[in-house]
Amino acid sequence: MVNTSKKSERVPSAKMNSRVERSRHNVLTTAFELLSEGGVNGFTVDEVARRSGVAKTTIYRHWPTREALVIDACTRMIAEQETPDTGSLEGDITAILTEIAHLLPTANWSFVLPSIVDTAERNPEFAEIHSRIQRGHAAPLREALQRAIERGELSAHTDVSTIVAALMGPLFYRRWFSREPIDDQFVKAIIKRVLASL
Amino acid sequence: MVNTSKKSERVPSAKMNSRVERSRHNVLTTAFELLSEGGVNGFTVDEVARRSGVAKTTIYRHWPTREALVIDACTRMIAEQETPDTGSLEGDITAILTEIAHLLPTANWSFVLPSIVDTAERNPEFAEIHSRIQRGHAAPLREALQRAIERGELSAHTDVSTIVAALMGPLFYRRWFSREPIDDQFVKAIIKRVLASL
DNA sequence: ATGATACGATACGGTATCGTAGCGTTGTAT
DNA sequence: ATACAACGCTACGATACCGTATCGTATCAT
Repeated sequence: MVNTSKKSERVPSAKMNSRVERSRHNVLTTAFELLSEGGVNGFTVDEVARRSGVAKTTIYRHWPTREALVIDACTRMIAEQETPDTGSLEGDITAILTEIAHLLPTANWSFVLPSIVDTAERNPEFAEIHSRIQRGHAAPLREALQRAIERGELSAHTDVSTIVAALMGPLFYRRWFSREPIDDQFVKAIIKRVLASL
Repeated sequence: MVNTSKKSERVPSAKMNSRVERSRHNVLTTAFELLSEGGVNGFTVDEVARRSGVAKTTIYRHWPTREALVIDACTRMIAEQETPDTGSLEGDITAILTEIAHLLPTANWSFVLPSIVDTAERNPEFAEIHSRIQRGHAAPLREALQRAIERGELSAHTDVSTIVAALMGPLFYRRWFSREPIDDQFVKAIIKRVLASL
């Protein structure tokens, strides 16, 4: 399936691709970095060219427009989080939220997300990306809750969306609105509250 | 105290101020509008001048720089919310959150806030404004909780900050992250959960 | 070797925006 | 009436950015 040029196919070929891929990779890496520092609005193609060493011309040979590059970089920022399986709902939730709590102050995406949220407020393309990122973050929780329902640990009528909001909301709130620290004690307090009410 | 020019004081005077104030008011009104539409980044002095009818020159006679104007506009956006006093904690919380739930999808500040959050991530001046807005939003809740503690309805050791996050977080989460509707049923479910765990 | 493909460097046109200068006009005070 | 303060208009200079054009160079396939 890799089409290793048998006839006179003067096309892709592994080595050619590797050259292309190196450029794309360098550009995207720098794009990440720049996004983390300045958000969507602080992102300029010229700066990416300067930092990455890849000529602006080359960048425009791979991405038709600035926005396409930004979107590409944002898309690849979506963290695919693992869903743990500890056997109990409380165990799963604790593992998931603790992980997120540790990522919130450090992960690159946490610096870019406000920018995406802001842009998404008025730009459908970014609204779509934001939606995907969002689903990615909520997926492990939803899965854990779904499993708990299947195990009979939760009622089949449980409103999963509400619980997700009740669990994720407080963490996000602290990261971007109240800007208070998110320690394990806080995470436990939130989990305890939500579980107690099920 | 109003200095109505008695001698040869060719200065302030009421009418002069009214002319100045009219300009300032027109500019700020337009600035609000523009902020709501395009966020901090979509905000340009030229556009304010165009829409408000106030010459750009005049704008710069009142605000030294674009940023000063944006900050001024943001500052005045801080909604001073009333703290209801229904007598019971549940009543107060319900009133407060219901109000916020109704404002979140409609109020001007809800369209600008992501932009401020984003800017605040890298700009100390906006971090300060964001902090003030934040405190303003949380104040009624904190007050209601404080009163409940004084009434003995809550333990004196109650962690108010955690409860605020548990209540506000889910609402904010739905507005800017999951983008799900925030109906009264949802608000009640959140309140019920939190109150049940006190 | 030779042609094709990707890349780099430079320059450019076009646009948007900030902030200022010059100068005439309108409103206000005495 | 006259002086003064605030305003409006137009035009700038300066800068930053987008996206393209041009041309020469390096890498790869055959």
